[in-house]
Amino acid sequence: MPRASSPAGRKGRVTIHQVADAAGVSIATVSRVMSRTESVSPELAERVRQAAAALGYQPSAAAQGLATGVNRTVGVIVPNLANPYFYDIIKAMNASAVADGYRMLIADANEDPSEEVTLGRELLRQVDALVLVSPRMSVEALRELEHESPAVVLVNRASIGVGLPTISIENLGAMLEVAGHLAKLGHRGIAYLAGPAQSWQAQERLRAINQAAAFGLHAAIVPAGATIAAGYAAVDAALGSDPTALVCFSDLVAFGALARLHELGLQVPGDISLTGFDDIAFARYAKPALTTVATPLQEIGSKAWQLVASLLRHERPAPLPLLPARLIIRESTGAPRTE
Amino acid sequence: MPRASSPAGRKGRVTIHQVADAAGVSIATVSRVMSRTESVSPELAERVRQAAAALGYQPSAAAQGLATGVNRTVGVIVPNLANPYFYDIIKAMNASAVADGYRMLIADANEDPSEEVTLGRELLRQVDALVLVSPRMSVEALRELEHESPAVVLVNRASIGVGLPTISIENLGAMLEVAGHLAKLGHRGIAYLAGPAQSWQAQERLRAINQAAAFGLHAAIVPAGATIAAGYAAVDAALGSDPTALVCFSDLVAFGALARLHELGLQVPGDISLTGFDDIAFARYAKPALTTVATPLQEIGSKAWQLVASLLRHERPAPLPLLPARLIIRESTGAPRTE
DNA sequence: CTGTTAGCGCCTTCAA
DNA sequence: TTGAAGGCGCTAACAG
Repeated sequence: MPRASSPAGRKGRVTIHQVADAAGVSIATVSRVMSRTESVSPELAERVRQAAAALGYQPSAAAQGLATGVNRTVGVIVPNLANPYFYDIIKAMNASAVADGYRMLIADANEDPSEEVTLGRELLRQVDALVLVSPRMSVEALRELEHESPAVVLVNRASIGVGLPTISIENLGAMLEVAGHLAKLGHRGIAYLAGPAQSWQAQERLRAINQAAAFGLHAAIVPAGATIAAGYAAVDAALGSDPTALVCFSDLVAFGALARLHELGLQVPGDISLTGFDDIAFARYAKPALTTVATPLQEIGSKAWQLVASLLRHERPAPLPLLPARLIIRESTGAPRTE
Repeated sequence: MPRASSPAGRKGRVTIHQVADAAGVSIATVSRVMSRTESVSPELAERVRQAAAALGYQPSAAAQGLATGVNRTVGVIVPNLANPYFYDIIKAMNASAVADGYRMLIADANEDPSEEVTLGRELLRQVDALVLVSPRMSVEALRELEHESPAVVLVNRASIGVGLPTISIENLGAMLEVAGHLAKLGHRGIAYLAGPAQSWQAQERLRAINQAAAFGLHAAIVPAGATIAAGYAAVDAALGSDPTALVCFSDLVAFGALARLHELGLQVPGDISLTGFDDIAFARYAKPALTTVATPLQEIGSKAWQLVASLLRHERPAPLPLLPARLIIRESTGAPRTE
């Protein structure tokens, strides 16, 4: 049965053979022209390009992947696809990846650590590298993935005991800045709306809060989480210790807390101060504008890709220093009410 | 050279052959067990599963794709990956896709219509379907893509002249509600911070604004865009017509406008009213809380996937009705100042 | 510089 | 129920 040389894009994909036929050359020549890797005589190259364009030829990624062993795709796992915090990272990372000819396969773990492991394994079937953003999985799980894949990069997770390349910010120092800011304003007893227990960033921030006691700033620890809803729900318990300020794990948590404080008729910062963390784009538009910590999301994203890229080149990237984050003082913090 | 039967995950992927060898069966049997499509005797199936687990075998997606012609991956193109409006849509769509065994390849067009076309073509090399979210590309480009791919779905774009399955909300009606709300409050002369000219949603919303003149509500049209920065930048021009209210294309634009209004010392809604559109999660936390239009983002996402799924089943999905969106009155709108 | 050919890993008839 | 074998579309030697 003769191969039907159909016009651009009608039923069934156009293959390299059809282009070769149309241009009167071998498929090898077409392949060479498309991948511009070996030299082909100008006239042949031109004929091939014409034919390819006329037929609307697009090489099959699957076939290329099979033949070369490289998929030019990187898998990205985030705890929650609806959290704006991750988008700036993803956007920056994607831009760098695209520049290097890679695409991003995104997976949503829905705040479930075990889901992260499953997704990672599943993703490995079709990607060349994996980027785990703020992974909550155990160190053991991390090590397993490390063994199953030649290229895994961690974002926001600098746990000891894992040799994976990592990019994160200086969480502890930044949260200490927050505490210091509050202490200087005169606060002594605060409440901390803590993040997810398995999150490394949450652990670091919590450490900082606990350390602040050494400077006379005492915090009641209230488990919250990473979402607006979690912040909202934790406020009532947090108020139990009669704090003069609420320090939140993240901006999202702070937004939730803010909503509940308003409901309760409490003024911020008049009655109580409030801080966030991350400085997402909306932090400054809150009412009142959120005092928070600015994290270099773009830089995290592009650095993460750099790590991936060097791993893909079979290099062993040098450990990256923790990125600095800085306190942004806006309107949600003030001196505690003196009565 | 004998095939090295290496333990789980060391150098080079585990193939179906290694599993077959380990289980003492043919690769056909392994394939059948993995895809649980044909019957295999219980004992053999068990042996194969054991071997696969022991070796950590994961079928290569590329090989499967090549052999079956199905990649189980869908490409999603959004105008801007850092726009929170798209998160909930993406998240919902992803959840549905994952439930059906599909993954999502995400591409960011960076607000560039021509980029959308390029990305679409590129994506088609490795996906089974394409979802264009709020595409700005021309009708011609849309038609080309339609011909090049068997499965393309449109979100937020119901242009006539294109036969692609579409899911969108009732933009015109909703924006008319906004205008009606303002008119009832007593507003007569307002300014509209318009969205991207190529966006169908922007066109519909603009139509509504123009229609409102029939009810005595006159608007000065000011080109803005779809981002916070665009809203911020458009305020000064918008104020030129001395409006009593600023109607914005989207919440993001409203956030930007709000920031500028604050800078100028104008009170909202005391000095001027402000409205958004979309009701992103942060709209209620703005200062003041934004009067806006709630759009069923989750539903858009899951419906979009349903369209894709039926296309993948070679069905011709029935046209979906425009989803209703409803006005949410919060604190940013009030009666115009009477002087 | 160009063509032929042997796989890449898997699925899927076709026989047995 | 099982195995053998031919492709899927492409790349990469290897000849010429």
